[in-house]
Amino acid sequence: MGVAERRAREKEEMRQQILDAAVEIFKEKGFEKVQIRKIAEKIEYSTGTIYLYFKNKDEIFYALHEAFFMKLYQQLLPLMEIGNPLDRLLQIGRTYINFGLENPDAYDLMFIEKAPMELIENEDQWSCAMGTFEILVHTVQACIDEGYFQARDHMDLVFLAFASVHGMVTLHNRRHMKMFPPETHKHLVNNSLNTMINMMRNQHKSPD
Amino acid sequence: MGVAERRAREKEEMRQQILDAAVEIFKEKGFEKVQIRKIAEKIEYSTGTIYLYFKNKDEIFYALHEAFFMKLYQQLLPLMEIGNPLDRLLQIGRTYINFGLENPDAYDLMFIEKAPMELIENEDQWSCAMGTFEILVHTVQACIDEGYFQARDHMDLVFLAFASVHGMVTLHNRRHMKMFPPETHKHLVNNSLNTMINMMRNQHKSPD
DNA sequence: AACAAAAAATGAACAATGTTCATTCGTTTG
DNA sequence: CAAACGAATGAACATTGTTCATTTTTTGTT
Repeated sequence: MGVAERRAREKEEMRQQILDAAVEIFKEKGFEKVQIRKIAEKIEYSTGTIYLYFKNKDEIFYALHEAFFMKLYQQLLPLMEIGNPLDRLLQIGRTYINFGLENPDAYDLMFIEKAPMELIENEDQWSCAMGTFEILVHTVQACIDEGYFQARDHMDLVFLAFASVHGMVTLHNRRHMKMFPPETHKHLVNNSLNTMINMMRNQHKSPD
Repeated sequence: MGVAERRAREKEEMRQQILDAAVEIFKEKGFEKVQIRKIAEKIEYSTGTIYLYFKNKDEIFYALHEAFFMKLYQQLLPLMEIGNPLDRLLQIGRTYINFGLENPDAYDLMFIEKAPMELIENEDQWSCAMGTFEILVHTVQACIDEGYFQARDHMDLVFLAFASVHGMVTLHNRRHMKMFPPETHKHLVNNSLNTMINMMRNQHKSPD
């Protein structure tokens, strides 16, 4: 009685088709152009059909959210090979910032929009983003363990590092850097990571 | 021939009335409840009338944007009395973060939404936000001048400081701190400012 | 193969909301 | 007072997420 199984498979395929269409629109036209009608049109189904596979638009966005985190995760994972934790942290920061600047809409969905986060109840659903986060946590911890940073609670440093790069990317992508001369924007975003990590490194040198 | 003048005055009063209504709705119900129809209802005019005073909704938001910057500016200005620039920077940071956490919708409009920024062409319009920004610039500059920080370009530090607190507030308000244990959120947001400023201060001590 | 039950798909319709515009109303001016 | 002008109106339009009664397709049974 493989009917139920096939049905389940087809359902899954359809969900995937919907998500693929959504991603495509997302990449071509950006966030707000991801409309139920457009998705339906793209996969050649009627509007209402989408709702047989997703409860609402937010659920679709949540799925995209996960896919994008997977992409970031795969960019960051190879960096774990870098032996020196301070170098590693720098590269993680660079990669993160590049990802944010090159995929502004994806970044929005991952780190700015509230909608996808409100669907997250337990940590299982949150696993992929969590993996990404753990890369950062481990690296900061390694920096502390190897004496590069000093910290009472390593989470303080993790949060500070995360908030800083997040702030940089967000200010840039959301066009809130008008107070800085336009020709310096790229430089600022690219170099303040160095500035911060240097600050951390110097902090380490002094107490000994 | 005072008719034209009276007309102009009435027009300005009406604009203000619309903005007041918008602010009121904004504070009571938040960002997305600021709807043209609601504003019209509140001031007891018809929907279309709003468009005789503002080109579109974004123009209203831009005006709110300015008003909120004024509010922040007025909270920050008295801090310029603080003599020690490092203390001053700390207090500015605290005040900024409090403002962001206590007025999340206003903060959104000021620092996250793109719409208001796209109306800004020249620096005159941008003056109030600019004043707020200059408080930060002067303070960081004073920290450098008095030897607390070292920096090739003070704008690097300004940007880093700004991006960091902005990142903290944004992560918090937008509920993107699920990777940190919930009971630590407040602590993280409140204490990483200290962490950062300590990092900066330590950086100063070491080279001498 | 025929037909009933179940599942899937449809698309019209609804609600919300920004925006426009032909029309109405009131004020000003000659 | 009447013409002209500006202000106000609110119906109507466009867009978009969502729902639901109806239709079409698939499945299970005889």
